[in-house]
Amino acid sequence: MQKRIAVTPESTHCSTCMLSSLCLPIGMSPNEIVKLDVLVKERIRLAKGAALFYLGDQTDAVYAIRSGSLKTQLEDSAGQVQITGFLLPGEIVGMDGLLEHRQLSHALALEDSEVCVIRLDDMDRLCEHLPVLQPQFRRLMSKEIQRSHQLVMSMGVLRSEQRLAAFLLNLSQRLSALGYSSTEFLLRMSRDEIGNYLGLTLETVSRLFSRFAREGLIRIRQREVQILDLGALRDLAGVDCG
Amino acid sequence: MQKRIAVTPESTHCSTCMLSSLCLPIGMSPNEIVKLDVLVKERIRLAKGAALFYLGDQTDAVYAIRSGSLKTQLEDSAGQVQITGFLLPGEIVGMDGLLEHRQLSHALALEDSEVCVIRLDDMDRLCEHLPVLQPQFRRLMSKEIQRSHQLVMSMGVLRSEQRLAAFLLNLSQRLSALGYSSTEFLLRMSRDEIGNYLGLTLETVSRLFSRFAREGLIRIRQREVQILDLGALRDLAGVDCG
DNA sequence: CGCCTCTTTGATAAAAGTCAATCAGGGTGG
DNA sequence: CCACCCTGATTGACTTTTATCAAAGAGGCG
Repeated sequence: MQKRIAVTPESTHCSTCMLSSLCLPIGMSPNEIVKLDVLVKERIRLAKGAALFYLGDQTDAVYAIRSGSLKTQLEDSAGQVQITGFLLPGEIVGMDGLLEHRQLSHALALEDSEVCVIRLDDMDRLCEHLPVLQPQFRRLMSKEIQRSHQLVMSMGVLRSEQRLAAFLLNLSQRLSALGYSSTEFLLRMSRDEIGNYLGLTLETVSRLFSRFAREGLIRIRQREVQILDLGALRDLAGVDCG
Repeated sequence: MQKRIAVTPESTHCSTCMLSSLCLPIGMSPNEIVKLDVLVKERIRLAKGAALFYLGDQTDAVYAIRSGSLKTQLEDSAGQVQITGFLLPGEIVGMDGLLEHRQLSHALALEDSEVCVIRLDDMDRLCEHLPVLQPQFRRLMSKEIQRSHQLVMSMGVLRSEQRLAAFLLNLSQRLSALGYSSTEFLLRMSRDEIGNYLGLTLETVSRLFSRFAREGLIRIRQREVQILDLGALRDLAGVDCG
């Protein structure tokens, strides 16, 4: 289910990767990005449903998603699960595990996916020749804090319909940044997973999708979503709260 | 309300600070900590209610709390507020603002407080002579991600009574790490603020406190809390979820 | 002492959860 | 190739939880 692949000279590197404008190299100059090329020595291919890592795993790396999508979820001792994120290409997974060099969440592939392995000690070594990398990585961690805070805000102040609207808008915006349609896409996660992520039940999510469709905001057929009225969805969500 | 104080040679430094076992230097060796001493050149004193920073403020620093306590809160364009954390001495504030060098939350003092200013470019320079600092700071950011994820989990899966119990336990545990009593303490925040943080209303919080008291779990008089039955509180909270 | 803010408590309402039944699709094996 | 099964989704009826509205009480600060 998990297959490690060595990166060879003829493989794609950061400098030739389509995602360089979104991923770790975001905002770096071309000759800085070339220096990044040595960083990723390995990739991991994941089949749908496979784990990139489990809670408790020893770790000294983070992972940049190259293709596909993942979810991360916490699990407490009673087995209760909370999904904390759905990750798309160009996004970084595993930054919550750096405290004790031990993963605090599970990361599971929502579809066949591939990630780039970024070892932290390699990164620290590279920082000496590429000082811009240090603040860069800090920014990415800061972004992760933000993402999580936004989710807290969403759960704390929004009603169910607003949360789901905000969720759709957030997905739409991120997919559009990747060059996909912002109005038509496929949900890679189940109603149950969406509900868990937003602090709702799967029934509530299902009902809301049906209602949004009835009201002409979206069209939905299984996991295919088409956003018909972006403005109305924005009004409903109340602007922010990614 | 906000008073900046230069750190002089005779001031307390990291190496002589009581909090060194909890704060930025956590886990460092004494001679590493001595090297940290040059990092903090300035402190800020805050009166109760004063802001350390506001959303939108330009920033290139993070802040270590030396005394007192702060809250951080997001605010959306409609003015809706979500408190994302209550911070105690030894904890770091402002790590969510590193993405755009611009604060994304407000930080307000819950009581008279003092914070140490840690400029990021100073830190980057110091990293050359103190390589352990880099992973150290990453760990602290990772911890912040974790804190936020725990809050998400709390809001997503716990019922109101469990959230409040978990909140009390978390405070208790952090205060005890600071050397204060784990069973008797003063809440520095209002019912409203607790409710906002946990995604509840102030009335719900108040009712739950009354109920906990009626059931013999705690004693509460205004903001003075005494935990009478830690075990029962833990059972109620369902173990984790900080 | 009095005002103002914070807190408590009660009555009622709304939101979302639970339980349950049915339905739709996709994949598998006969 | 089709029937069947299994998972995921929808929808309905009902319950529970928590929010809202409202009024009164307690403390602290000027």
